[in-house]
Amino acid sequence: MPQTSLSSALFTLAQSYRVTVREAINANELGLNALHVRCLHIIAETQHCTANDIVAKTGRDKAQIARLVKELIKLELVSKCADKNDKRCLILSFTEQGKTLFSRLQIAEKQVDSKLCEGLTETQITEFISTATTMINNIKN
Amino acid sequence: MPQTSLSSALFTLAQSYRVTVREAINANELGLNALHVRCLHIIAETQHCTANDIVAKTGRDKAQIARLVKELIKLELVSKCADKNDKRCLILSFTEQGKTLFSRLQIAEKQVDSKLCEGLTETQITEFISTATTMINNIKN
DNA sequence: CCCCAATAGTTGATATAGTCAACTATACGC
DNA sequence: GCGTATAGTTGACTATATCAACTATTGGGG
Repeated sequence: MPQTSLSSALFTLAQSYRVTVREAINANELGLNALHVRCLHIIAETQHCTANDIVAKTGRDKAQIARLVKELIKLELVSKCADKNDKRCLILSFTEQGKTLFSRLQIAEKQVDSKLCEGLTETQITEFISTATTMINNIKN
Repeated sequence: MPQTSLSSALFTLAQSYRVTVREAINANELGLNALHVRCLHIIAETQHCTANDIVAKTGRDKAQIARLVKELIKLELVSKCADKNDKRCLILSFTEQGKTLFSRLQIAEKQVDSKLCEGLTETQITEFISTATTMINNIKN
């Protein structure tokens, strides 16, 4: 390739990344995809997490998230339970199985991440994330 | 968001980028998507461009590219013509309409790019692309 | 207290994107 | 000429994403 353009780098990276994660996940675990994994992360890091929180944090369509969550529940990784103060809100939390799988997932992800970052310094990675974040904010809505 | 992880930054960026490009394209042009656009770029920058070149440069499935090219031809942006030395190779080139649209596209893209890069220095962008390229190579196959 | 706009989530239908495998046609080495 | 490699096409399928309509609940104003 000659001088790679920004858009082409982005596009290629996103695609390769998705494929790699999927392979890693498929190889190690049951049928989870990259978005499932993101959902699990969000559930893990958000106390009192609702489907809406996931929609907000991922920027996806709520229909997509609803179905995704449904799958996680079917897989018995996550359970939902109505908030007693607001029955519209269904709070998502890990089952025991979910917790177990999540910690295995974190290990698998670390492997992908470290492969991704081979030959890069801490600084380069930090700056990469920071630039990416700026870009995300630039085009946010 | 707290400390954004690499994977989440990547994933979000790719998603937002796709949405933004699509909006820009949809707004300005007929039904072209980001991959169509990449194809057009490759056709533009590759002399004697074949479908296979596009497959090689994008890393997509050749079936996908075949259909994409078919659409571009249907839209009368691109035409194909067998290489006289090797009739298996179908060389892709712009039609007049294609040339016109491509230059309009370049303008639209510049707008997206510059929006994306607001507040970033040349150096940051260069390093971003270079880091991304390293990552792509790290997970290539 | 009841109505209503707003909010959380669900569902159906559909569109878009990506993948796999089988197939045709041509080319090239021997 | 024959077998194998290459370029491209097609069908069938799966995965992802999007839109719009719908239910259930909530909280506020009359």
